[in-house]
Amino acid sequence: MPSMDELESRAWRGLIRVIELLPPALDAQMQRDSDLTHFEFMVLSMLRFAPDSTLRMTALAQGTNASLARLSHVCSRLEGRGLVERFDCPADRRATNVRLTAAGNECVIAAAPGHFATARALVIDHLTPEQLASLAEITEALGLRLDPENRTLPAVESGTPTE
Amino acid sequence: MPSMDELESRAWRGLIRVIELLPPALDAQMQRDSDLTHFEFMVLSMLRFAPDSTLRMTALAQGTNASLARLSHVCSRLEGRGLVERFDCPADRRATNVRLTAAGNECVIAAAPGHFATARALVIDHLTPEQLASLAEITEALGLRLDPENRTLPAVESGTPTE
DNA sequence: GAAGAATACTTGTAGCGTCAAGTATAACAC
DNA sequence: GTGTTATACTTGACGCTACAAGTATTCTTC
Repeated sequence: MPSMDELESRAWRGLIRVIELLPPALDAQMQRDSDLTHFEFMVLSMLRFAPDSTLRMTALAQGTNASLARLSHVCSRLEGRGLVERFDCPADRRATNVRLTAAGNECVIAAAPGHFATARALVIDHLTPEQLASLAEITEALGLRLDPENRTLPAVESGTPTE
Repeated sequence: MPSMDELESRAWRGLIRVIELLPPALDAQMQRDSDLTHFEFMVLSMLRFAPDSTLRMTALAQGTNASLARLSHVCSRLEGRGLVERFDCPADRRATNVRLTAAGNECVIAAAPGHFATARALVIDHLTPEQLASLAEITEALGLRLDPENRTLPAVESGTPTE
């Protein structure tokens, strides 16, 4: 009989509420201040810290918790705006590499401070260090379960060559 | 200088990860098993427990953490499928009431067990009681901040008449 | 070394959410 | 009681995501 007790119900409703409210809030700030989606910002950020500002599509998808299809569409748009460029991966001709352009680099650097400020204002500043530790622990556990193959974790790993 | 220390960064990345992965997972189960969106399910559930299975659009929007525009579109679709009906509110002729139909009631009752099972499988069963308590506390604090006017909390309150 | 399977994408379509604008009613000011 | 403002939606257009299907490699197995 799958129902919930009071504590479970509170936790669940709270989580759903955050899930419904936080993404629009993040997108709104990004859109307003930098003409980017929060997801686009994550893509650019990921590239920014990758060696040679380059990552394979698969690695980028893992690092941003996204499907390849979604990432592909987003990269097409970013490429159209000149923030990113794609080229075939010499090491594996099925794969394609994505590289941050100079314009993309400027863009993400300009967007970062506002993003961190928002992350603080909406989330971090309202939690005690103990709560932050709990949140980290809890979300890491859930992340593991939501993505059992761990498709998403490694991101900038030593494994997949980009050239 | 808005950067993050290690703990903040872990908590933030974990939260983002959950936010990106959980909604698709919930939608996928609902879609597969009951031909509903997770959001549609929330709408129907809210109505199910309301007096006379009826709620004003505004109250329903608050209870589901959604904008009125979003809710309006969703109700149009649900109405088209015969799961819900809309009628003018006699008490305030600007307002419109939404009522669950018999078909809608059957639909949500059929969908509920699968939903609770999924909530357990993806989230609740992986957390200790202490973690559940933390999660409730944390998400409630964040919810307050994400919706400062508290637009969203009361839901089925004594205030707004539906007839 | 050839067939079959798996990987790494890309693309098209359809559906959902957001934003901006519009309409209708109510509440308030004076 | 009239004009202004606020509330409660609805609608249309546009952008983004998911899903399904398709293509091009690479790997595996015999």
